[in-house]
Amino acid sequence: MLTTRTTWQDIRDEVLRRIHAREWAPGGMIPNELDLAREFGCARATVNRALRELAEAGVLDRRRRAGTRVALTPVSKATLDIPVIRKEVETRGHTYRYALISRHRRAAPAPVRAALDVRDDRGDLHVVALHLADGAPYVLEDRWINLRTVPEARKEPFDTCSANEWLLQTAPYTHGDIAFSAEAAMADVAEQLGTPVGAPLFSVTRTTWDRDRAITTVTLSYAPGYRMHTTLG
Amino acid sequence: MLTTRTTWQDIRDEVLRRIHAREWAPGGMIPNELDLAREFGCARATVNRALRELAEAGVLDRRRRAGTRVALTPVSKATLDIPVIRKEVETRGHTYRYALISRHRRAAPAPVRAALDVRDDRGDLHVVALHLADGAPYVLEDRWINLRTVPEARKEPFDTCSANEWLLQTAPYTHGDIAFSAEAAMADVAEQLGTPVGAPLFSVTRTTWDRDRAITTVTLSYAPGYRMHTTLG
DNA sequence: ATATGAAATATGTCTGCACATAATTTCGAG
DNA sequence: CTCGAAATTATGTGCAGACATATTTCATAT
Repeated sequence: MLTTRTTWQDIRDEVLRRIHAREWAPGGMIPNELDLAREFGCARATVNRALRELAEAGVLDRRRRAGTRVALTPVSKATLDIPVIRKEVETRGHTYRYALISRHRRAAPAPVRAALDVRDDRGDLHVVALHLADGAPYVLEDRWINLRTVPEARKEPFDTCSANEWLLQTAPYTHGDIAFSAEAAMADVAEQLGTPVGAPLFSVTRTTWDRDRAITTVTLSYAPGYRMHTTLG
Repeated sequence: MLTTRTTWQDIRDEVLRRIHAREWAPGGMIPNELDLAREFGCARATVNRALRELAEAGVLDRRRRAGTRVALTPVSKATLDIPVIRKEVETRGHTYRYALISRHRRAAPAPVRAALDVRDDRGDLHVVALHLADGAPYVLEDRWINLRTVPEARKEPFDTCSANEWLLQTAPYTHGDIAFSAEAAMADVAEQLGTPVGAPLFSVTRTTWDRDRAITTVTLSYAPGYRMHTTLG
């Protein structure tokens, strides 16, 4: 009888089972890699791969020399995909349309200047646009582009290709931050989205950087009813 | 001169640099692992580790036999930590307090029954509770617990330990799903949170499972001003 | 008692090799 | 020419061994 070789997934699943069955208690130590490798009859590298995966998922806490323990508070990690808006709409099976609303060079207000790390007032590019799904407003994009970092944006009309996509192609970012909140629709946003003033809107604010240079900061206001969905575990 | 050994992080960084510098165009193929290993003077396993990491991050698309290419639409992946609410409050430097509002066994409404995959109407446990930060309402928890999966909950008063934490300790989940949205405050929620009716509330709905058995479904309504924050890249 | 440095130990990672698996390409049978 | 089998090939993963690194422990010197 030749059993198939044990894979790191097998080990991951068995470790999860033991945690789940309380054979290994939360906060408690688990055997070291070498012992587990002996028990499962595989190489230490295979155990390492399994435990590393679980540590990344927040199920285990690992520290050199100190060993591996079951996480006391299993902080779940949900991974959100942040796709280009066009893709997002098309994935949901709708027809995508883009409409530029305004594009002006002007001095940004103080909070935006802070986010973009802009100290002078030579002006930046303010682009407002609407993304539509099956003809209905889907999300309003209110964006400021840092012209010191992306001077090419000066020549770009943004009338057919959204800044959302243009920037990804032209000025990819190294890192960024993103915040989600619920906001009451302001008059101008409400008008563009065709909703009453004060309607609760799911809102995403994102700032991206190319190393130490801020590229852009954008606020997306989704039409009422929008739900951002993902899975756990 | 003895240079230090090349690590998978070195390779990951160099690959990122080339993508970023457009040496490898979006959608284009990159050399295979063996060639890269030769170029960097390291083992193929090291290159594999680096490329696998980047594929998980959404920067590369990899397919057996077909090779590795730079992702055409670099779907950013933001990882959200979903901590226990007490931890969340304490991490923000506030004092945490918990207050049970109601706890009843009753038949769940249809949408909840659907989420919990409950077909009979023998009743489930409905727990409403408020989590406070520095004495101010932070988030309202409206939860249904499936008593077929977690019968122990029948005996649990939930007056000092929140269902949020009790369930994590008692009935850990294997997977779940989670949705984020903006909702207008209903009268009862508004009263508990001390906000006007109709105020935009950041809302999280989560359902968790133990294998094929639904454990619980919960809606968290955050007090106005709440922002969920994370980083990209 | 306390500071300091050495030993011990668990995880982290690299190497070189082998085989597994999926997807494409090639090629032969009909 | 079409269909399906077989060869090809890039990634996916396992193994054994080695060294690297972070931390703890413990013995030693002050």
